[in-house]
Amino acid sequence: MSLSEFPKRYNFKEIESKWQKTWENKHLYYFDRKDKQKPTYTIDTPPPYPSGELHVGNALNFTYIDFVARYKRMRGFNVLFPQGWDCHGLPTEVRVEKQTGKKKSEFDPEDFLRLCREYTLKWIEPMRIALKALGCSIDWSTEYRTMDPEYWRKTQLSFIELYRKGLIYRGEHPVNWCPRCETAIAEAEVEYVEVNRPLYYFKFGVEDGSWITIASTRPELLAACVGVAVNPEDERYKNIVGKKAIVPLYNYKVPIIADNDVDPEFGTGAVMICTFGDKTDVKWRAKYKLPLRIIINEKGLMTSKAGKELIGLSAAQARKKIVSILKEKGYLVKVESVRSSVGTCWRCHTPIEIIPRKQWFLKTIKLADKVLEEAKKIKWIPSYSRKRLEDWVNSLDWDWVISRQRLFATPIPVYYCKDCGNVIVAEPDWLPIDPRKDRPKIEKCPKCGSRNLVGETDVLDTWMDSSITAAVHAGWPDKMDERLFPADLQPNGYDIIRTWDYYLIVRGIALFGKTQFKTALINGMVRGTDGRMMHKSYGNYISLLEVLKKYGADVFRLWVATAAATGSDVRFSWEGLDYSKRFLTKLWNASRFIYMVIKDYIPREVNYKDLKILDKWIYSLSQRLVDEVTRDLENFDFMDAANKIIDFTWHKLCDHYLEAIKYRVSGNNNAKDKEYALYTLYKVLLNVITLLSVFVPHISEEIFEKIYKKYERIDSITIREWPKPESFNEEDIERGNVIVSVIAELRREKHDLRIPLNAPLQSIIIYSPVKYVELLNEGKNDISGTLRAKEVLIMSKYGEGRIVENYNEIKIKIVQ
RNA sequence: GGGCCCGUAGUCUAGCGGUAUGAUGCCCCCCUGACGCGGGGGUGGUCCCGGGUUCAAUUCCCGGCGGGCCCA
Repeated sequence: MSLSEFPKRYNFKEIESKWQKTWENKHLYYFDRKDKQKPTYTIDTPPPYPSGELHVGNALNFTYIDFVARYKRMRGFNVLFPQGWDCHGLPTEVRVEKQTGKKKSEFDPEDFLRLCREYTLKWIEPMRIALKALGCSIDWSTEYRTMDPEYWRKTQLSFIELYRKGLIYRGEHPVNWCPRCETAIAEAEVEYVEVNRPLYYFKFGVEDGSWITIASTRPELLAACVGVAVNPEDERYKNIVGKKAIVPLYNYKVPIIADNDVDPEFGTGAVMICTFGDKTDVKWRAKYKLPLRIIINEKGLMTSKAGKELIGLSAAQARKKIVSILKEKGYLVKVESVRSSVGTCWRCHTPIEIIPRKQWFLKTIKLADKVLEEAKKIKWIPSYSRKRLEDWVNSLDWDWVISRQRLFATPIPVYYCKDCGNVIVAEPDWLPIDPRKDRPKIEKCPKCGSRNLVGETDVLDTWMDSSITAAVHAGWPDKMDERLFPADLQPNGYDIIRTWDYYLIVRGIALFGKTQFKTALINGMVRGTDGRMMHKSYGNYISLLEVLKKYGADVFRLWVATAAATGSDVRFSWEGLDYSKRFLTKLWNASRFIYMVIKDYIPREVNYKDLKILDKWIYSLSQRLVDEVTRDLENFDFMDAANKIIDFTWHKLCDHYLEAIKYRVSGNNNAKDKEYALYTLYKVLLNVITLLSVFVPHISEEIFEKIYKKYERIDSITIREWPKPESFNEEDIERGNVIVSVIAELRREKHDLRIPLNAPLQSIIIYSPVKYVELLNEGKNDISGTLRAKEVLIMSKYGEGRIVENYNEIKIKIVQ
């Protein structure tokens, strides 16, 4: 028998790329737009940001998506698994600046944008290759980039529609501002870091001649002070509430107000209200109708309003300076160290300022209740993920700033009349449009007739692009396919629930009156082998390409499935990968063995009831497996599903069944016995690789090709119909368990007697209660065949012997 | 400061109202008809601590402690 057709070693490098190419060339995973029969299943694939490298975290996300896509496809769904790239954003601008060594402001904007696009294309390429190498069953005909004008058009159209619905407005409101990037940023982009910093105590005079000491970490904002706040319950200050305090150095009067938000335990229990030191200041300023005193400009430098000593200084420099002046003039009381958190820009880590500026906003605050309502209709996996979204929504107190003062982004489709100030929002048929360089499609201001029109230079927040993906995938706005919307699945990590999930829901409500997805599948984070988050700076970073090179996609995918429960963090483990690899080797070798014995077998239907006792056992177990794995996958429980398949294959099929039928399939044995064994092998292995193809499609396909292709009329095992969870026969499983247990005990006994397992035995004696005798007789040949015993004596009486595990009443004995 | 998650053999991981799953590690044995990337056996746990509910808690409740994440 030649084995050349089934090599001893499984060469994943050749085989995986071979199948990846085949699947792609056959368009095997393309969504069938013409099919109106099959139910659809849509995945709102989160388009990755083109960083140049697909990291293990992306891979985890995509692997989960692919499990679902493959499973649903086999369950008969017409699956849409699209792929896009979320291109815009500050990180690219920063990287282009780094690569060229020039600041954005030194470029002609057109040149700078061209470079951003070029680099983005360059960075997409390796990520696309990595996704393909992972074996993701993506429909590559859908690929899109948010930086393409065609996508701009959609983002801009959504802007216009929302504006027309009255959900977008332009207004002056304090926003989080990064002085380094010189742009507004959303609350979601502010990263708070805990630091120790000095807390300065200094005196304010009170108009009644007394003094009040306040504590502040930001004395440089003294000139922005518009009030002093104390807690209304605070006895120390009861008599001065309502009076005026005098701002030191600047000598103007501000009211002393009482507010419950003041923590009497902090500092002296008296704080200054500045416009603006933090978000509480914004709240108080509105609540008490305090004036505005802006002393920091857009570059983060002190303006003339801060006084001539401070003008032009950075906040940090100004702080030093003013502290020395306060000290000199005797206002400074003391300095303490305090642990507090500072808001920083999530990209460049510069401390943010809060400054008011004309910006565009989406009215998210008034949509909050609707968001909470829609979130309840979504199925969250794991269920507690919804809580994270709810907490986030409840914590928001400002509308979403959607304008940015950046370059590489979708332009805001708006013009202004310089003469009358009229705001001219583009018409849908003007799109895509870049008001930074394109002339408006009208000559004159419709309001005053002036020709003096200028384009908006601000651009849109990147989340404005990426929070309409589900609608875009469904064909919005031109070819909207209602079957695809809302998307069935929204998969992402728990770190971006507050951004991706939240923005998708809010945009869905604003634009379409409903959420954009039905199920949120939340994955955990990938940690390094040391248990910490995987970061290049921690030195625990592992490159996906290295993993794929060493182990291949199937090993990685199976490890992902078994590494942790869905939603939990995954700790990277080379041992875990080794375990997956060992299983696949086992599967390959078992298949090779089956191939050898099955090679010349032509499958023919056999009636289940004719099968031998162990055939029925493994067959029924495999049906039970289908039933369990199906249930697990319906619940997105990948770990349980994969572990059950592994356990069945390794420890039921290989350890017990294959060993017990070797005597039947080799040599000159009873032809029927052999045929039933071959039939069972054929069916059971086919079942196993069908289920496994969700997790390890490449090796499953290769085994299918070698053993089944000529008989099963399908292109690929990965699109084979999912086995129907048949009812399985519990009684046959139980009967088989008795024989398997007896064989296993006898093998242990043989081993303990130091008899090689392939050595012949004279005789085996089994003492058993009457209730098992008939059954044992049915399995007698399996026992003798597997143990190589000349005779097996089954005695329905008491005798001394080794107790069979799980069947204490049965005893066995080997006689040499 | 708030919310959420987690705390199970040396390590990692399931599970669960009746003292526990699997992997890995370690020790011993076997070389058998696909597989030594194999097979068999063993070692190893007060299931973080303290209360409560219960006939019974590792599992449910409360309070600590420790870790993580998100947020203020």
